[in-house]
Amino acid sequence: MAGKVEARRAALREKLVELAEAQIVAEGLGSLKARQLAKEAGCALGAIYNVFEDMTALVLEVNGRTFQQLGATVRGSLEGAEHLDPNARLIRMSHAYLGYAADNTHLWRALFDVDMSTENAVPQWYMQALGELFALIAAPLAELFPEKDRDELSLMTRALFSSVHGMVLLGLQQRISGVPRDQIAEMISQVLGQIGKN
Amino acid sequence: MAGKVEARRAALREKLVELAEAQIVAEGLGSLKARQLAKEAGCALGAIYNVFEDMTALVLEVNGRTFQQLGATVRGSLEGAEHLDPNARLIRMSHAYLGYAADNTHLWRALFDVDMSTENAVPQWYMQALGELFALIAAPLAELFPEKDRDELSLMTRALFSSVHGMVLLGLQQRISGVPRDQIAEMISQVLGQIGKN
DNA sequence: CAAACACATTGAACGTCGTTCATGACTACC
DNA sequence: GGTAGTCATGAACGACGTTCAATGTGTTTG
Repeated sequence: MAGKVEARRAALREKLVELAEAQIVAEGLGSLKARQLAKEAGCALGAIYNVFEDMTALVLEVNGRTFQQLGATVRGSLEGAEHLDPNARLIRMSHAYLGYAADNTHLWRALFDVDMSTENAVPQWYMQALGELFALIAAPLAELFPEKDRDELSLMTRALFSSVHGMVLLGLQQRISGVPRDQIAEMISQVLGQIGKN
Repeated sequence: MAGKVEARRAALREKLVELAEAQIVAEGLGSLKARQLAKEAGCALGAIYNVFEDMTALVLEVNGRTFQQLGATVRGSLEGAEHLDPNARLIRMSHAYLGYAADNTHLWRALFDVDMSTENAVPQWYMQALGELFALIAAPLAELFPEKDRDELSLMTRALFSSVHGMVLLGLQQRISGVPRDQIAEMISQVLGQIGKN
């Protein structure tokens, strides 16, 4: 009967992550409460802390899954698009990013809204997943700007990612500059369409 | 002796806004606490709620000032730059936006981090101040794209603002894509430099 | 000027939050 | 089957924004 405890903990861990994800999907990160979560999982309040360092760690676990999905979505947008010119590929990826964010707004927002102030260590998988995303962007850019060196390409990559992120972020939120999804896509096309033209 | 109460309330209101602003400047929006604020202002905890609907209303007051400063900064960046081509003016404004955000990070972040979920009514001055900012961007764009109609220009304006905002946002925060300020400026120049070229 | 009323101010108390930890229960090993 | 060690439990803690009965002050009237 060895490992009974570990099995139980692993099961609880899994259940908590799934319930937390469901809650974030349904009502956003701000609605995720430890007590409610424990009740839904049928466990004690304190049990959460046997399995996760704190609530932030639990959210980071959810974010890990989200990042996987987001990465897969962006990567998938390139399938069957290898023949397109670099510019069109950039736009496809950006539209995929927009699509994921629009269809999974709460999960996507949790990626950026989670508290990372205290934990000075951003999880390494966070940076790695981001690096993979950046690599997808860098490839078409390298074709567009063959004369640029590694550092210049890296900067351009970050610039474009941040640009698209900004348009999606503000476009999706009512407050600042809320706009229908088609128009966000149009904005992205307009801005990215100019890249590399000279 | 009529109006003694109102004078006191007005003075308290002013003092609270200034203390709140100082606190946000020093340690960010998340560090602003009602009890600490009351202590610093030398008033009762409940006194805050005699003068403001809730803490969010107080923060919105601070944000009002911030928006004024930000607008003035961006507007000021155009002084003596009227002779520059539209593209260069866009870049100047964007660099001014970056400069304000970098020099007043906490105040600037409060503009976007304040809770506006419950209060369905975004203050009208919020939208107005934003509209003025957008107008500054729209002017050079209208020169760059004389063939575009009002709606197209509006979309382009929002697109560029959001792009620049995204680059500044992610560039200034350690987490995602933190980068020295010069490099953020360089990113902006790269992206905006392409606009309107064809 | 004084008295009585209206209203502003107060801070203890409320409900909620994340997190902790003494206690009691259960597992694992002999 | 008994015992030592480990784990789960949920009441309790401190901090938070917010409220409201009680207290104090300003204003008005006789």
